[in-house]
Amino acid sequence: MTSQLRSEHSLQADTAFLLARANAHSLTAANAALAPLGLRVRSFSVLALAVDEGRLSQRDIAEYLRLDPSQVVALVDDLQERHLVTREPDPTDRRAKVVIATGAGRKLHEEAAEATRRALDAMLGGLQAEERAVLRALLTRLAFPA
Amino acid sequence: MTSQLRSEHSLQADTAFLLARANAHSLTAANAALAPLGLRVRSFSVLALAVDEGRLSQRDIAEYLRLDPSQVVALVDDLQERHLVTREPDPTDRRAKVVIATGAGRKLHEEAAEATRRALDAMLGGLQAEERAVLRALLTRLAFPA
DNA sequence: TATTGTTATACTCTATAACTATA
DNA sequence: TATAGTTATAGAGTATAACAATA
Repeated sequence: MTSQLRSEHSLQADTAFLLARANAHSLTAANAALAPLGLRVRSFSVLALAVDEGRLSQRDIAEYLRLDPSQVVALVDDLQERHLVTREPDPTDRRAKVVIATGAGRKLHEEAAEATRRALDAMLGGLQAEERAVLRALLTRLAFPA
Repeated sequence: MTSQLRSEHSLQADTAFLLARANAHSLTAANAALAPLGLRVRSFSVLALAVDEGRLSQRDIAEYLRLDPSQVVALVDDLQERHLVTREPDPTDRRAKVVIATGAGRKLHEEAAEATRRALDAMLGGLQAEERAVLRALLTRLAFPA
C-alpha cells in the first residue's frame, strides 16, 4: 500500500467511512475470538440478551439488535438446538416467546464475554481509559438516537 | 420495545456492540441517500478513491476499503460500464490497473458526497462540532491501527 | 517465487413478503 | 385491524481457492 492510503483521501475525513472500517476490524476480531466457542457475533449477542434478566421476546431482541424478526428465529433455533437457550411462553401475551438462557448457556456466555472482552481490549489497546469512556459515550448516542 | 432495552443490558456496555449498531444506522442512512444516484456505500467509496489524485490500483482500493480484490473487480466493472471510471494501465507495473474517474464520475461523486454529507449530518445532529472532531479522531485510530 | 487482476464458488448477512395464531 | 413468530426467497456482503499475466 502506498503511503497516500493513510491520508490525503476524501474518505479519510468521512466519519461514516471510519465507522465502517473500525467496525469491520472489530467484527473480524470478535468473530475470531468466538469461533472456538461455536459462536459468532450475532449468536453471541442473542445469547447475551437471553442471559440478562430482561425476559425479552424475540421481537424485543430483533429491535435491539437491529435485525429482522425472521433472522432472530434462525439464531434462536440454533441456540435452542444446542440447549443454550429455551423459548418460554409469555404469560401476558400468548403470541410472544421469551428467550431465556439455560445453565449451559450462561456458562458459555461467560467464556464468550471474556473472549470478546480480550479481543476488544487488544483493538482498543492504543486508547487510554478516559478516551475509551469518551468513545463509548459518543457511540452510545449514535447507536441509540433520542 | 420495553424501557429496559435502553439500559441494564450487558451489551449496552460493549463498545463493539455500540460500534456495530452505530455503523448499521450510518450504513442504512447513507445507502438511502445514495440510492437515487444509483450508488451504494461500496460503489461510492470506490468512486471517491477514483476521484482522488492517488492513482490507486485495484489492489490499493481493496486494502483501503478492507475488501477482497475480487470484490473490487465487480465494483469497478459496474462503475466502468456506467462510464464513471476507467481502468488505465500502470506504466510502472503492467499487471496493475489504475482506476480513474471520468468527468461524469467526478460530477456524480460531487452530488453523492453532498448527499452522504447531509445524511451523516442528520445522524450526528446531536453532537457538537467539538464532539464530532473527537469522535473522528478516535475512530481514525481504530480504523487505521498503527 | 510472489503479486495483480480475474473467475468461480460457497457462505453469511440483509431485506421483503406472506402465512398462523393471537391481541 | 394490528402484532408475534414463522417460513420462504432473493439480493448484498464476505471469504477462499485457483488461474493467467507479469514482476
